[in-house]
Amino acid sequence: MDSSIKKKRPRGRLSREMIEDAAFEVIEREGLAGFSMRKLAAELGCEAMSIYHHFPSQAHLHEALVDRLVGSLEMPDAGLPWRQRMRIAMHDFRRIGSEHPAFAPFLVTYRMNSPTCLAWLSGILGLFEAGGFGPELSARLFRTVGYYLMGAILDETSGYAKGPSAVTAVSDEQLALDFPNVAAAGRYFGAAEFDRTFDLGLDMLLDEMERALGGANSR
Amino acid sequence: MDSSIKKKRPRGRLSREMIEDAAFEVIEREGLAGFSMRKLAAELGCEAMSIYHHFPSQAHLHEALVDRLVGSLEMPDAGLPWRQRMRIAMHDFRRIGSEHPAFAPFLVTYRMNSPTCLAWLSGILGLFEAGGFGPELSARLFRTVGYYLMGAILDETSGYAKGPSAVTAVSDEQLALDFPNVAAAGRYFGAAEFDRTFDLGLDMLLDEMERALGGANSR
DNA sequence: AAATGAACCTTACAGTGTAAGTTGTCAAGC
DNA sequence: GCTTGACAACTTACACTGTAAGGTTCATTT
Repeated sequence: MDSSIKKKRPRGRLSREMIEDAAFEVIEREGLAGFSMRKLAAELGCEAMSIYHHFPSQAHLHEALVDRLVGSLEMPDAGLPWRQRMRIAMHDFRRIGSEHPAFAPFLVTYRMNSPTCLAWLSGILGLFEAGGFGPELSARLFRTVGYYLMGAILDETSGYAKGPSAVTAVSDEQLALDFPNVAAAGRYFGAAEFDRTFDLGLDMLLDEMERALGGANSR
Repeated sequence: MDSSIKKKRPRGRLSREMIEDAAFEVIEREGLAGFSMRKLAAELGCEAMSIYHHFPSQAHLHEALVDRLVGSLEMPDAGLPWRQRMRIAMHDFRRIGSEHPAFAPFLVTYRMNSPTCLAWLSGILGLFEAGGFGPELSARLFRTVGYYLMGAILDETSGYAKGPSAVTAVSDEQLALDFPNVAAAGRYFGAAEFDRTFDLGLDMLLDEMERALGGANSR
């Protein structure tokens, strides 16, 4: 008898969508580094090479995953005030990161050149422009909030709060002795504080942007 | 005759420092993904396993590289005004990233739990505290500028400006047709604009922080 | 000179991405 | 029903990875 764990599956049943779904599962279960075509195949109940019939390489597959996530985003209702739209768009992107924490580092490191990603990028730029910023400021402010957003996702999914790294660890007692202010700050570095901290920084940036926008009429 | 490329090298000449130096070179030449213990050994003129005598694993080696970079940072002169010290500290960290662009993604993804990194972290927290912020705000604002800093390093070293990703690319003509605002913004996304854009965002954050600090006496 | 122990090398293994070639399966036309 | 063709899936193979285990060489101390 076949003691293989793989489930039997008829041929001709693989699709890009199925593969992507399984890839998300394997990545979240095994971690981004633990992901492999063979493990993905096992999850799908097929052989590794079958996947190459649908994706020419692992890199293509990973980029398809980014497209899948970014493509699921839609621009906030144009009827809402500028600041609210920006807040929603930022929270939306942050959400697709936190929903796939193991994949998030790839998401934020990925160069967004696919049509899907460019469309999202274009939408956000348009949001700045609709808010009243010129092309240059729109571009630079997009970068500014983008930097903040990417850094936040990175930290929230794989940063300090996720525990010590694999190799060198400092015990809590030692930490409290050597770096008491870090130990104290740790209270605010945990996952429970992510939302509040994220909003604090985001609101600081949006405040400053609104100030730049309506300098004349807000004072 | 031995056609091997390896340089002959006397025994007993390997050291952690030498290995780290060579690792930085290999990583920048081959990329982070292209790095391997065997390539590093070739660079050093030794065998792969010899390296394990100085570092128990590749992960330990990579973390040592982070420590090396972060350990090279020193806190800005305490005599300077708060804002200037913060600016310098941020620019210092950004610099170690841009000096090792291929390694930067690891640097910003790394969980900073080593004593060296905790010392730096503690220094920055202390900077906030010295500026007049309480423990909670110090912690949260540290995260805020940290997010921004990490995102900036990530983008500047491996983001949009580094050209299309390996697989899906959109031609410049197509980009101009489909997403004219992105094409226009690209002008401000290049490496030549990194400094200005970084300072714009950093100054926005610092402005807002100073506002929070000296609300009473600055108005 | 002998011994000791660190520093380095050799070999080996399980796992990786994927190129190349082969087989199974199902639908269309006879 | 049978044949044919196309293509999805599998098999095999290769070059490469990190690193465990064990063997060798050399510098230093005695």
